[in-house]
Amino acid sequence: MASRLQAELKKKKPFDSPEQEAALSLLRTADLVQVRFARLFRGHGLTPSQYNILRILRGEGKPLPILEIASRTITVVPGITGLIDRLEQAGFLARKRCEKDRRVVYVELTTKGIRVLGELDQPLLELHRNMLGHLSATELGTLIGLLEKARSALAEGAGDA
Amino acid sequence: MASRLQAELKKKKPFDSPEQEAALSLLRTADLVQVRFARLFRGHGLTPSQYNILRILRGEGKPLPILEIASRTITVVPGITGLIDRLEQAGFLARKRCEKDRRVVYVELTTKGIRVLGELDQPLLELHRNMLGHLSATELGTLIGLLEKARSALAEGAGDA
DNA sequence: TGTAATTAATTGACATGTCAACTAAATGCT
DNA sequence: AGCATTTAGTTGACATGTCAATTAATTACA
Repeated sequence: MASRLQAELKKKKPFDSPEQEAALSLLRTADLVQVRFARLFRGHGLTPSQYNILRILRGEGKPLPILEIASRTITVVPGITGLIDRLEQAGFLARKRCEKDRRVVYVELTTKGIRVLGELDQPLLELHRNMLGHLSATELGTLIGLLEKARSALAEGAGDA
Repeated sequence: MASRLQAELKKKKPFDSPEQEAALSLLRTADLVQVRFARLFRGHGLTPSQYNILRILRGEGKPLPILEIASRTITVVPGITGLIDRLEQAGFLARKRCEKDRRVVYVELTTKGIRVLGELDQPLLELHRNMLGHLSATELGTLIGLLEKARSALAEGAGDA
């Protein structure tokens, strides 16, 4: 039997290799997960990237420089500027220039930002259960382990031939 | 010991649940894979989405209507138009309006499109090996199976409470 | 036949990601 | 002091993804 992913993608030919099937399966699954997150966040006026920034700030518990935030996200530095712009515009956070080093811009959650994060905590827990709750604890552990092993060859620059 | 992903993300608190760790791990890994693909394609003047469209056309072996292409990609319908625009502009494919039903636009690979696909076949095989070749056949099979199981709860509309 | 509903595709508006180039402030070094 | 380098962040250009709305052609059916 041809693989299910092959059918999902209406792909005519089978996969060239198990590696290819795994990579495409990974991208496809991640996209479906991403769509679910986006749907939830949109209901609260946020995009996934925006939520991620607010979550990082809450996790830290204090204002962070813009580049420090960038280093903890996938987003590349120039993308952060517009992201922060829109979050500030919407009142979820505020910029504060550092007095000691006037190149640095700190970003701080507002009350509104803290509130929207709180509103999302419970729905997010439920969404996670909803998406992956049908996998057993063992399966989740195996999946996490395999993904970690996959990433070990994907780290920045690894294997750049 | 805290999880490695937690360290990778400089995350202060542990994950709320195994489901959360698995979901974030999935997104992170997929992003790294995507970046590698993008790097390869860029060297040939293509983006991942553009390559994907060319690949679909080659797999089919004949011209396809635009909406048929859209249905085989993640890309939402309106996004396809611009994508096809740029591919046509670059000479990789051509539009042909259907004579029977003048609403339909067929898209067909050009010689140049076929050539660039050919140039990428070998490097892609190598990239796949490079990215996931350190996983055993058993591990790849397990990963593919778990991702498939994950997708079963993520299918369009599934679990929309 | 003629009008409503459907279908294929495009357009426009906006968020994001990515690159290259830039500004401004701080540091290093002579 | 004075000039080169580095660092923090922004800007501009372009590709993509997403939504809502639109155009154009076809189909359904009263």
